[in-house]
Amino acid sequence: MMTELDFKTLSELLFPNVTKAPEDMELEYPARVLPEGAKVTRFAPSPTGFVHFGGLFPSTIGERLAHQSGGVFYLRIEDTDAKREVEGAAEGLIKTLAHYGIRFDEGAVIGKDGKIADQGIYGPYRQSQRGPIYHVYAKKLVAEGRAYPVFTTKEELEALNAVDKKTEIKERDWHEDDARQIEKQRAEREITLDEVKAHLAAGDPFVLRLLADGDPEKKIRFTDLIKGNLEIPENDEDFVLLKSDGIPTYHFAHAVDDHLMGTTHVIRGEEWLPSLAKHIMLFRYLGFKLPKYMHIAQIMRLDEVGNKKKLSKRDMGANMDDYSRMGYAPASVCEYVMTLLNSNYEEWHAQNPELPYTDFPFNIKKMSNSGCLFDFQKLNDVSKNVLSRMSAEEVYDQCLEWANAFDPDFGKLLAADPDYAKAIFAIGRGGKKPRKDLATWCDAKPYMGFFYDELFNIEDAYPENFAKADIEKALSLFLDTYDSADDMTVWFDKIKAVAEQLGYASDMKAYKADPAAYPGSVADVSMFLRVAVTGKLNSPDMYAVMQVLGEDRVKARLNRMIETLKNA
RNA sequence: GGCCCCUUAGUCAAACGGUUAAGACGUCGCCCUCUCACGGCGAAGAUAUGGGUUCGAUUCCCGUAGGGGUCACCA
Repeated sequence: MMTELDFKTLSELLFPNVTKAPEDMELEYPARVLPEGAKVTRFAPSPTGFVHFGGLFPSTIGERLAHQSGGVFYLRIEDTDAKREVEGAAEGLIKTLAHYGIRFDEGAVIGKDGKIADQGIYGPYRQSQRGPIYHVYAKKLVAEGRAYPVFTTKEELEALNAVDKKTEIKERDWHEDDARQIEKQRAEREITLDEVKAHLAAGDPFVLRLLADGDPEKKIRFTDLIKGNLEIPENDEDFVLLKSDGIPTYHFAHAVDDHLMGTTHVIRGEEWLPSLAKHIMLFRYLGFKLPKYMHIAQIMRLDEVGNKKKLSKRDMGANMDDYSRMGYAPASVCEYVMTLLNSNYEEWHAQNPELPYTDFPFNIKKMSNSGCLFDFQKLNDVSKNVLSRMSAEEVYDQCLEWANAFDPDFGKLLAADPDYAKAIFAIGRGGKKPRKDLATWCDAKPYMGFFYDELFNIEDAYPENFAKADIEKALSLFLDTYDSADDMTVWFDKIKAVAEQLGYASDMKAYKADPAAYPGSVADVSMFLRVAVTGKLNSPDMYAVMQVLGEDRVKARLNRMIETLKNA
């Protein structure tokens, strides 16, 4: 057994270069001066890939809570695992978050040279650059007998890194394994100063483990801001604080960083709940005040069998960058997220249609404690509403931006005549009951392509129950009287006149009362025109379409169809 | 397997012990209508299950089942 003096000696042996004490750190990172009730939150991703849809939840919540309360929202990069780090991922994360309107007050930012830089006085904001800070606290824990080293040889370490942990956990024999772990932990705790000296002299790497004093039979009562009152077993696992490369694990970095950076609310996924006891223990050992925690439920998807599964990286809809490619406007995604976060959001929005979502009083208590299924249908509905509220100008700008990135040919068409494109987007827009044709920018081309001669073609055939001669005659008659200067009433009266000349019903009520009395109706005449002019059986209002197309295009298309019918 | 979390229609969800158990998306029907979209009206559809506590339970407690998460020198 080591004495108190031995602990002190051990701490010097392990961390000879650490000269600072925790008190020094407190001076370097003073408590934040903020108004009463201000929340300090952070988003702390590891740079291992793209922003995940699930990642948008904690970041949105953190942003809302901080900015709604006059607090601070910062970005910390948790790059403690060099093996998994992906080149350029941090930059990508920052850009994607910015795209969705997630704005940070401090933390890691993209500097002028395009590389990650720090902004704020609580940095560095990349954990890989905070090594010396963690070591100060590691040394303290060792000196107090609350942490101890476990040495391995380099060969053993390589063997350890070679095993596939995920598979190992799945195929584990829990009974045997648990017993073995306890025994191993007990033995490792008994290391002597002489052994430590020998290992250090041999240059053996070590990990630092916490000496856990918890009893899993005892429960900790804990209140999570989302999950409510929880009872979790105390921690008795001597978990790793510092890895053999001297870099901390998540647990240790979380405690040190969130303390020094003054985080008041930790927002993270519920997959962290099982390690909460470790964190509570660490904060206690380190003498830190425990922040408030919000463990949010995971976003789920359905697997092949119909069971819910955590939405994971490979799933459709997981990568936020996919939403850009699919043509979703950032505002659509943000509003969808808000509806999932606080289900009264839609109601609020209906009452405050003019206000941006950032004015919505976000409420922690309204958050669901069970995981929801990702629903594209709902997203599309939200998105249709969002896009239908935009001005033709906005729609044009965003659609053009999307097209330039993902459909350059279409982008060129849009850019060639902005006024024309905006006139198309303006059809059925702006009133109390706007059209909702677009859920994504991908929908734009199929919806409006016929306005462009380059994309126009006859997609739908005329129904076979109409005589080709009737159709041809209708088109010709209309062509004879068509004048793009006509107002809508005159225009429609002319169509009615065509119907009458064909012997078709010009009054829909009369036609519906006795459909058998007529070979067709004015609706059919409109349909004849519609197919000739738009190539489709369905389109927005024909008058508006013709007005935007212009007289030349309309006449050319009518003539073309007449020719086609003659030759058929 | 241990531990933890979760459970109201197909989906997201209201209902601080007393309601004919809201609303939205989706589905279906009708209306409006030159088609489509929009809009309006309507329909079907839920408290997982078994016990308690209570005058009364979706709501509180216990069990069961189902689902999810976690048990790394990953976060």
